[in-house]
Amino acid sequence: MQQTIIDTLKRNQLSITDSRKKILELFAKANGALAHFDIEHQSGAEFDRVTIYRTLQTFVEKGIIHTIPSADNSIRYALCKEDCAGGHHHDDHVHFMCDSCGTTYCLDHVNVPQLDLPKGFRAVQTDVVVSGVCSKCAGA
Amino acid sequence: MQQTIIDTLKRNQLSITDSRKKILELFAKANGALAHFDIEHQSGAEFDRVTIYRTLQTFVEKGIIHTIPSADNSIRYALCKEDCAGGHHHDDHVHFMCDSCGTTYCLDHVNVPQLDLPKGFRAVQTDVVVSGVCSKCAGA
DNA sequence: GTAACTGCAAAATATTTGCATCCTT
DNA sequence: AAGGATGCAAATATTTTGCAGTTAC
Repeated sequence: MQQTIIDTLKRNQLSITDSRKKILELFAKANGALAHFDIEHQSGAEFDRVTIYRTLQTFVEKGIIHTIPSADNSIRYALCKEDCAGGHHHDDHVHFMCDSCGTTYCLDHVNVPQLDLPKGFRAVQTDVVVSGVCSKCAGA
Repeated sequence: MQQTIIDTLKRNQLSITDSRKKILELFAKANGALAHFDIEHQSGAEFDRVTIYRTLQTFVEKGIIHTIPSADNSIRYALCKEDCAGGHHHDDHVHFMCDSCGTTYCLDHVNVPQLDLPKGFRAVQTDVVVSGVCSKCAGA
């Protein structure tokens, strides 16, 4: 896994630093999306808040992670699939936030359907965020 | 319009105050959604920031307005249709944010399609936020 | 008159910026 | 060695809370 992480950084012309490796690793291990808050607290708080802000911003710009909109003032981030490198995101998948356990999933296999927008509206990006109960919580 | 606004407040057992009337009026006049920031600045800043926070929260709880998730850490609010009173929202419509003029639209006539979620996932609410160029900006 | 609402002050939290130092290449 | 990345300090901005005074009913 270390190798994959280093590859990802290299591929995006980013220097290999401890904080970047560590944050990428957190995403790789996470079974869902992470908010700034999660990274700051789950990581054992090994680095500065500011470094987290800057690292997340860099990763978004490079297309390594993408943002997931939310209605609670806490943006979540998740790893992008290969095809959205270079900042050109094509995250045409659905996101799911579990109301019970709080996990945010990327449902990669649920495609965003084509929408019939009113005349004159041109869609560039479509975000779908579903909230409800995930399979883990429903099963329990 | 004043009457409609007062009716709405009464229907939700809220006392009729200047700030509530004014904020509701702003929503009625807006051709889209408003963020806290917009209300504070577009209104001529007639009332306290805190009052705006509390008023918006009250309106959301009563189901007068609903939140629109976004990826830029600034929640937007829009008037609910009649059927989501009492906090039980059924905002099964699509939201559109124009990258050019920044306006957020509620596309009431574009329905959110039914999604095929993985086994075990139960959807309670679905938010669709499309970004791109609106008809006004495309026409210009 | 009473309960609810507002405004002010202040605390708590979150985000951004500048700069000196350290690390990667 | 040079450029970029980090950490610290501090400036900003945002959100929450407590309380006293005011307003709606």
